[in-house]
Amino acid sequence: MTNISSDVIRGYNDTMILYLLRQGPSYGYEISKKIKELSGEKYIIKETTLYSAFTRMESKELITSYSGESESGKKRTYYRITDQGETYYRERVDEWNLTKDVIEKFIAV
Amino acid sequence: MTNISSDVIRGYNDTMILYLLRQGPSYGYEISKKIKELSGEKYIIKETTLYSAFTRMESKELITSYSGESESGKKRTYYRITDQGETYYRERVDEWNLTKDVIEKFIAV
DNA sequence: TAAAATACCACGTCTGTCGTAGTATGTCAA
DNA sequence: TTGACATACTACGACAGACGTGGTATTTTA
Repeated sequence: MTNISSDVIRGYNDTMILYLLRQGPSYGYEISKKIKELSGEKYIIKETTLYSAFTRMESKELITSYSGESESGKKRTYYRITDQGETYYRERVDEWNLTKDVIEKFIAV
Repeated sequence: MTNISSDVIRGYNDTMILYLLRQGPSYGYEISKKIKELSGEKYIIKETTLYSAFTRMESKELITSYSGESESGKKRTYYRITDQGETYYRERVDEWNLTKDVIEKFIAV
């Protein structure tokens, strides 16, 4: 079976995370499950990739974090998208449409 | 204007080069001009990226090289796709179709 | 009561891309 | 004839994102 390589999805992890955060604040474990689910099990983000994406995006001020708790009292770090993150997301969507068209020129029928 | 970032096209440079080599042997400068042309000037591959892709693909035996000359007598290195390169190309096409579907799930309408 | 799920983090490595810079030849216009 | 521009590469080092490995700690479930 063909798998999605990291070089190919690279540059879209941030976009996927932002897409999910646009629906409301969330945290690592939940995001990772949602990516798996939404992609129809076709893409499973690595934990380290996910958490380093959070760090990177927070330093770029695309997201902010705050501490929360699960129902059972476990600590969690929640992330929320910022206005800059919204803008960034929309730019990535535009870029995706452009990139898609370019790549398809090199995909033989 | 939105531009195509290297993180996004990353992983497709090899595929684009192989697509062009499937049409017959070619060399660096020509490949780079064809990529620019076929992409409608939307993507211009960097010289260093191109030549390092050649080296990488040759070591992976996806392409082979041989020396030739231009009409005016200048030396050129030509590249030809191998059977392994053909197979690799088709795998990347499959992967692209998969990846495209996944990413589009995270692109808001 | 042990395994699995939840929830995260540190550290170091790898790979592809790219910036900078350099070599060398051919062509064409002022 | 000279200088700019196109052609055709190559070397070297830096950088960023992804990921492998391994670790901590709590809760839930079989």
